[in-house]
Amino acid sequence: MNIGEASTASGVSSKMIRYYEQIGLIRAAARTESGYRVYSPTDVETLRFIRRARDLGFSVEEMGTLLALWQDKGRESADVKRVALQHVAEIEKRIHELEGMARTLRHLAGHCHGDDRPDCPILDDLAAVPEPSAKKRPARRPALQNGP
Amino acid sequence: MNIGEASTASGVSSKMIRYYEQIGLIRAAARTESGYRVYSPTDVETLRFIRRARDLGFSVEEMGTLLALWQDKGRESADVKRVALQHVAEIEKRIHELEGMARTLRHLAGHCHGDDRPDCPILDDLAAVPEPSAKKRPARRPALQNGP
DNA sequence: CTTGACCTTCCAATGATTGGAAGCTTTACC
DNA sequence: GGTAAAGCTTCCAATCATTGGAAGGTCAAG
Repeated sequence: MNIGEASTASGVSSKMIRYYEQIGLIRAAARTESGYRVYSPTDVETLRFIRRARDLGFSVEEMGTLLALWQDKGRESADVKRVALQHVAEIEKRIHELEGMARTLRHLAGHCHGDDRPDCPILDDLAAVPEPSAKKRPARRPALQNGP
Repeated sequence: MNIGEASTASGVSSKMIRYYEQIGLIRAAARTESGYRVYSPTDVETLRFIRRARDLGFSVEEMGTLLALWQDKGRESADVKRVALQHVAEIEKRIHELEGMARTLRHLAGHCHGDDRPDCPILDDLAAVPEPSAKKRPARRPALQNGP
């Protein structure tokens, strides 16, 4: 099985297979006499594992960890679970960031006429000078902004 | 006002200010005799605009569009609103992707003992061979996966 | 035996940002 | 005035995952 077939069978592009080999995520493939890479069904299985992990948003580094655990028959499932849940936490953090952005933008767009007049609260907000820190009583919510 | 002060005042790093100048997002700053960049309050205002747009997840290209609209006193607010809402749509798309990943991972982790035993549904799922296409009746939902 | 599809390596680009090196300028202090 | 530190300049490189292309070798079908 050459790299093109392995690519089709696994859903990982040939380019990425070579890249994963280069950075050491997967072992160097066997070669034919003429230098073509050769893949076994087991190799394809590994590539498919990578494909699925990638689709779940794992980084190359995390995929390396998961691959090692997968191939370690004496692993503790707690280790796998920890990697997965930590990744979930990262994803949720990102979701919250994005939700904050979307909320702010929807709010601003909701107050924008969206017609041929130039007045636009969206631009006004983007251009606004953030208040130094507080006026008399500090506002309970410091306005529409996202955290650090 | 030199680049460091402009950076502090706007919240955009000196590195990024030079970069934005280089790629043409902002006009080249004036210079002192000795070559130092000089920024006016108006320039800082522009940088702050950029900073806020960036915090809302706009790309450099989108920031260019927004900046042009901002500086065009004859703009139509509909144009601004369209850019904002299109960005909201992109953000929401990304949120849905991430939510799909998180849902899958939470589901898998929920079935993982997470102890010292090696059995782990997370790894099992990552290693699973996707069914060729269907068995008898095609499944209504083709399993846990994300689109192309 | 030619053609086209496939493989090889190597280099470059993406997007936004950060880091560092080498060298000049300004500021502060003695 | 001298010196040291901090800050500025440009240029180049790295990040992360992926794609694109060029130049050249190999395999299959016709």
